[in-house]
Amino acid sequence: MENSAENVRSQMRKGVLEYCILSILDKKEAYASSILDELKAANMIVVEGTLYPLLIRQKNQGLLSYRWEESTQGPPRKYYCITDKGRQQLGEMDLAWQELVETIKTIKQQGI
Amino acid sequence: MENSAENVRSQMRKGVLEYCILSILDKKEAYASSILDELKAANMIVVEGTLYPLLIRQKNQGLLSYRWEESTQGPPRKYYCITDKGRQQLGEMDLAWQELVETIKTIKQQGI
DNA sequence: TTTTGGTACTTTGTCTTGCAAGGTATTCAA
DNA sequence: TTGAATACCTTGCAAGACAAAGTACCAAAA
Repeated sequence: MENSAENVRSQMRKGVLEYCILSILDKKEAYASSILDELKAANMIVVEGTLYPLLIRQKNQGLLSYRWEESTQGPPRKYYCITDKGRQQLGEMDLAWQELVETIKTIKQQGI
Repeated sequence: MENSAENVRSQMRKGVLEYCILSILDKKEAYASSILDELKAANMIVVEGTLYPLLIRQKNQGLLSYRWEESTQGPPRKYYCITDKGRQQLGEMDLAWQELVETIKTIKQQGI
């Protein structure tokens, strides 16, 4: 089962997924399926079984809240929304991401 | 146990660690402790219990090879060295990393 | 010669998390 | 009332990061 290129990508996605979710919800509230669509549009492939538990975890940590909203197109949707605590966390993640990008640059250059 | 800022960083490190190791060994062979030092210098904190199993995994995948070398300063050192297969994998990781950086940019911008 | 401290490699157990697969529930149209 | 589309949730497994403890080698001090 060697799909090396995809494994490599899947591996790297780990750790930034939470960052992506908070970033998306910082722009506007959204429900799980629409978050999946936006991630897919940005080339970040995630499946339901990953996203739902993640949203629940972030909600339990107080980073997100949600409300139910009826839909004309099917079952009700759970709209998630970032909290103050979530925004604070997002700020830390922005910083951490920038630092990580710098770290990789440094490692790529050291000793040349 | 809330050390939120550190957790965030630790979380993001996952997934790029293998990339960092291959990048470091692509420049010159090295033994575990010296790899730890270089990672630390680049602000990428990793502990022994993480690095050693990772090196062994990459060696078992054929991405690395190693040789023992005596040291005047203590026990012999296991010098790791990247293989052709490792270099190929590193190429894929370079690409995956660039794509991930783009993905984050996209997510940060969508819908503004 | 024994002890101490530094260096280096390894292993064990725990916890988190990504994912495949399967399940539940609602709506609407055929 | 059956099927298709949309949504949400759960279970079980596997990978991997980490803390902590262990093994081993060497040299200098006691």
